[in-house]
Amino acid sequence: MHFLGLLGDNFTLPFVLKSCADLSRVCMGRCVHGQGLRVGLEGDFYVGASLIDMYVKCGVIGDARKLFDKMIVRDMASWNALIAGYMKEGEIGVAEDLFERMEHRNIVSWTAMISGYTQNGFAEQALGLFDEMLQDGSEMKPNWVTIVSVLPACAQSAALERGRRIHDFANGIGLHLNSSVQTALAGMYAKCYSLVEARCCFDMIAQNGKNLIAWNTMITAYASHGCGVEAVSIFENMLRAGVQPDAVTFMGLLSGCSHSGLIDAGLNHFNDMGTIHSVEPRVEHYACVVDLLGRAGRLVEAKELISQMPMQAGPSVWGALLAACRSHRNLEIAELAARRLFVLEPDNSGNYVLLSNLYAEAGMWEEVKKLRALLKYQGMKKSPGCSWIEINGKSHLFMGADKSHPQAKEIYKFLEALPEKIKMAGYIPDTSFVLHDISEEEKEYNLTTHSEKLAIAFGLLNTRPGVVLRVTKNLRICGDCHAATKFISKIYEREIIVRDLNRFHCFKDGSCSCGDYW
DNA sequence: GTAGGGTTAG
Repeated sequence: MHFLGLLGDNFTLPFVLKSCADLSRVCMGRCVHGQGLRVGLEGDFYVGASLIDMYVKCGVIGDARKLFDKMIVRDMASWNALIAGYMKEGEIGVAEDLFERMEHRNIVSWTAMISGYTQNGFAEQALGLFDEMLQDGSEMKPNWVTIVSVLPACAQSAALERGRRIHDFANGIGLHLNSSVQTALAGMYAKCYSLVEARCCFDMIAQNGKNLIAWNTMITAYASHGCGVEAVSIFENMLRAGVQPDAVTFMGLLSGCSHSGLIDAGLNHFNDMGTIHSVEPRVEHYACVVDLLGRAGRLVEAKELISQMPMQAGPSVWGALLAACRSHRNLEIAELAARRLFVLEPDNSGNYVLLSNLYAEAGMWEEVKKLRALLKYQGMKKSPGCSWIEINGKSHLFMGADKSHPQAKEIYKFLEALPEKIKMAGYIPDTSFVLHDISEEEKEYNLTTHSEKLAIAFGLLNTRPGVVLRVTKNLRICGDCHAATKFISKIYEREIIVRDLNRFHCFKDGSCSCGDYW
């Protein structure tokens, strides 16, 4: 068009800029910017907002801001684009400031703030703003994008009741046939423990309306709940429906196979990725397969796979190998993996702890001492563990050794009596998870104060018999807590579901859905 | 015609 001497007008430029934004072609974007100035379009609202959006999506927020500050008249789209840009960069404060300063806000402004909060992990703020938006007298009308933006906040904080209310609300505004909303709902229910409700939402989507993201959501949902067979089967449905899988699909599929011990199926799908489906395996896929082999105890094969990787093995790959060495007590390969990890991620204390645990089990106290000294010297701390539980729609949070809860006294009394009770059923405290130079008794006491135990105790004390407990932890569940919870589920006849950083553990009648295979 | 969106391991 340019070649033919046609300049383009205020209608042409926004489309070109949108393409620049989608392709991150900032040089081309700047060209179009210059072109706009030459033909006197700098005052056009659409061109202005599109330029800001282009700079934001190309990752040069500074340029977006410069332009914004230079503009004499700005419409809401420019403000909204800039707010979204700052949220994308994690500059929450700046985004909040802009939002406050806006004279008029529309639903896009509110939605940009809400999604910005959820994408930065500020679930409380997202839910708070959603409520504020709906306060009496407000004329804001949430639409499907708003709903899709707020649901991940429920998922993050495992707020099932809250999610159900938003589900009702979405139905109330006629969104029950919106496939993006149903996909977001499925993801929310899956992360809030309710696989059945997740499946219901997925099934609400018409067969020909199920896109890649919908399928990925359901595959990942099954995988995280340890339902590998279902994950594989839904993957096959996806292929039958003619939807091309992508890298995310295989992350779900491979981790599902891994968590369920479907070794051969996992390896076959991994081999088919590039050849049949044209999805080239990435580092994270290799990490999944290392995990898959590692869990099965095939550590040598896992090591060999790493050496054959077509790209550099990252921390995730060596981390999976080290974790597998911990469960299968292979010191030799563990040392190899740990050496690489100490270089690749020197600040990750978890790696030092894992190796130290292995040394401790092997009785190699000199090595344990050296590692602990190193940890101390580098001033590293384990990131603080916390767990929370939702009861009657209210969330209760516990840090490790937390005594701040109003019912703390009762909870600690319960937990102090607990070991004797479950020891009779066969529980043996595993103090290798305690990383302090203290006596065995102190270590055992230390175990009883883990945040997940506090949350479970609180749940048992505050719900009627038979009620399912749902506990969420910000880290991986501790091995001793895992063992203890199995006994608790039997003795107190309770189903207890723990969502940790990696997956769901459903404790029932003395065993866990992960089959101790985590 | 512009701005806000759901899926990703250990």
